[in-house]
Amino acid sequence: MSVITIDPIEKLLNAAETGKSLIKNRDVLHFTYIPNTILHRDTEQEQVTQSLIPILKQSRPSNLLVYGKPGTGKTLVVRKVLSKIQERVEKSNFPIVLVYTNSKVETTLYGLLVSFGRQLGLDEKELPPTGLAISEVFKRLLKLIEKRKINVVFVIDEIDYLTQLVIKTGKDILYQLTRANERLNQGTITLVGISNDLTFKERLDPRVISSLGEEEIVFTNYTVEQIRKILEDRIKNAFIEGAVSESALNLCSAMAGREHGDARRAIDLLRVAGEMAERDQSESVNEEHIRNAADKIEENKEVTTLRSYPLHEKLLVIAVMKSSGTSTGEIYTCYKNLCKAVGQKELTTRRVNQMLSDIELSGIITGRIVHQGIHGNTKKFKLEISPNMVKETFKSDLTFEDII
DNA sequence: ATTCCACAGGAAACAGTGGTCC
DNA sequence: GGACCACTGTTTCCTGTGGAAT
Repeated sequence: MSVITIDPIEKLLNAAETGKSLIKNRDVLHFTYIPNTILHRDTEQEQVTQSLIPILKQSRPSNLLVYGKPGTGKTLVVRKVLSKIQERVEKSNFPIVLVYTNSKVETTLYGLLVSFGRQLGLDEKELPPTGLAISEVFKRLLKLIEKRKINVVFVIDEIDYLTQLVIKTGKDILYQLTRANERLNQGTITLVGISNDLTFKERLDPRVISSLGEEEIVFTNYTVEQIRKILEDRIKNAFIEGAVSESALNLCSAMAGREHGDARRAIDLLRVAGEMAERDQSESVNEEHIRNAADKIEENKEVTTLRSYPLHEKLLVIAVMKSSGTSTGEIYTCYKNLCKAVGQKELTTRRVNQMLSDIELSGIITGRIVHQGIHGNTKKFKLEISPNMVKETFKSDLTFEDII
């Protein structure tokens, strides 16, 4: 009797070749894909255009702050409006240059300014990637703007991260940027800040608030109905006809709309569900695919987070897993033993506490402060994901071979 | 009312790295 | 080649916390 085994890779490849393809254009299933209308943000497009229109008249527009939760289309709208304005003035002798940066990606003040400089055309020789004083980098940027007589629009996405950096380092780049026009004889600088956090302004220097917040626009969350329209639009362009059932569309918009009003996540959910349906060789995307996709996205997020941790954070996750529900002191003891087992020098309790708090922010573990009277206060940590997931994620790492 | 415990967490200092400038 | 700079990761020092025990 012969045993027939099916190679899983073979099975998937066959399915891909012979199975029915539900998705005809994968690019449309990404948030950044720009259809004719930007995610039903007509009012906001008008507001942004209105506040930036002075550029067309060759004068510096008011600095602008744009607020809104993630996935509300803020960045897309700002970029689209600015590139339209840019097209208009391209051939004039007072052109605008769009410079975009994300403070979450550029994690240092220096990096942020260098990113500006690169986009303005400064090469490594004119603006080295490190080694200069921040004031020197700033001086070089202004010199270039003056020399080329340009209107520069600095778009700073996630500007709330920049304010954190400013507070941390005590170097007020924002203040200098908002006052830079006073130092420029030719050329101008306009700031457009984009933020997910409506309260971040409270942490700013009042002098910065007055010049940075000259104009403010708030992007409200999408409603379930708006998300449904956005998804309908994408489905029409991305899937073959009839590939997404009405009930799946309803569920997808309801889940995304009710939870967060985030179009980015709604589109992502649809994409993953579509891919799952294709893999199953299903005739269409149904409600079950949407639910499974939601679970998968959640799971992927946790695995990616675990993988991204440096060695000592990984050891701490394992320590919490091994002594789940116990106090910081016990976790520290367990962590020290793990360090010994893998031949690493342990870090101090202070640093370990800090790391535990960082890990807690990601939701992988949770901590609860417990007051024990004369036995002092402690924080009890608990693993929030399944121990299996931790083991599976770390098992390929030889370092942890003997401890998990 | 006071003392005590076992931490939490802020602030500052320090070490090390990788760079520029003069 | 030495002074200077930005930055990261870490340590050291210190103050605050709050309920049980005294």
